Amino acid sequence: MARPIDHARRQELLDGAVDYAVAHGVADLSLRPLAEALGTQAPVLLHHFGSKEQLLAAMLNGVRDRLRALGRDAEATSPRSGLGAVWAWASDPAQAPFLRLFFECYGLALRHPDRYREFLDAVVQDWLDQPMAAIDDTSATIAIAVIRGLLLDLLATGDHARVDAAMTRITTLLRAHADATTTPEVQRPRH
Amino acid sequence: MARPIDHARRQELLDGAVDYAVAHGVADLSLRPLAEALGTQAPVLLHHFGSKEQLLAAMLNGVRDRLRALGRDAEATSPRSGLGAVWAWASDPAQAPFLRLFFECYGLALRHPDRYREFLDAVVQDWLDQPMAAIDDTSATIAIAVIRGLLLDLLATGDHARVDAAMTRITTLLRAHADATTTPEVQRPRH
DNA sequence: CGATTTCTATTACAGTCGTTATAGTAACTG
DNA sequence: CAGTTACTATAACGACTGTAATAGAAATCG
Repeated sequence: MARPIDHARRQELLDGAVDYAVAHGVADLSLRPLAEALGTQAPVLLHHFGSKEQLLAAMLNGVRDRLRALGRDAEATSPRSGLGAVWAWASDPAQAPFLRLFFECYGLALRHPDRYREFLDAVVQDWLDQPMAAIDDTSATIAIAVIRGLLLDLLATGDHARVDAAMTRITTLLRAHADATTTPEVQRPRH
Repeated sequence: MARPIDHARRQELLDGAVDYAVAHGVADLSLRPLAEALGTQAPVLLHHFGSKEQLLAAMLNGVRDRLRALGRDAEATSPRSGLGAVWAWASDPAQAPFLRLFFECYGLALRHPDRYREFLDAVVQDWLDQPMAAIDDTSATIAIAVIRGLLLDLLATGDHARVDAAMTRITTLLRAHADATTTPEVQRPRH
């Protein structure tokens, strides 16, 4: 054995590739412009990732990891709880470029589920595993769907007012339902 | 003037192109394979659509039109009402290939909002215009988001049981809220 | 019919694609 | 220091890309 494999270098390239994808998308990614943006050459990328397809798979996993980390931060730092915390972060215009990339990756993964199975398996499971103020899988499933559905709307229309109003109402409904079911003695208040 | 423009031919090619996209996706679309599948040649497509970009824009609009028409049919034919009707149609595995294409187009349009503005402008507005058993924009926004969010989940995980459970619960919550607000005299039942 | 315009088909072009081969440099082990 | 392996750089290859040029067939008009 000589010269150990430089995992840090690979990670550095991968992070840079994800940054590049945030700006330029992932659908029509090309190795040469990407390599140039990273200050290297296409064969170097192939050396580290094997092929363009494997690089893309790694990038999609990178996007998933970044989203998961951001979601955790949002929950930890926001004064609001659960769904509201995630929404407060996600609906920030500053996150739009990354979220656009996320949905682009989602579509790509749905098209090639064999290539990007890791992404697909984690894209929902990651959030079911997280507590996120949702007790059961049904509540978590609803929360994930609402956030992603409203984000798709917001990214397409930019209509913050309408989408925020929807988020406010659905949050109220879900909270009322949670209060009613988690504390059964007040589910039907006596009168 | 001689030989009038054959709009029917263009539409025929466009429909075929959308069918092709349902099967092969739209991200790495190539003119020659598409033309061959349509029994023609790449220059013919360019003659009718001007460029690949314009063809793609037309295809995205075709996808939007097809989805809108399918949604109307679902509402008209299903015994269930509103949200339930749309979900009953959309969660049918037979629709999965087309819905995958829809989300792929969504991602593409978000990446290039200038090119595909028509698609983006309509992708939400089409459903706000439709009654869909939702009175106000807020309710409609929620309905659209829930369906699309749950569809993303379903397409990625295939977990019908969990997603259907979420749909059932959210439908119940929304119906209860609608009943409470549309008939104010029973919003707080006397006792 | 003759003129005109659209549609179809063939060929070709310049550019870019992912990938490979090759050589050289850097970093570790014994 | 010698040997071995990973990394980087350059050049090149064949395949494929969107598109243009061109010519012929089809269809409608005066």
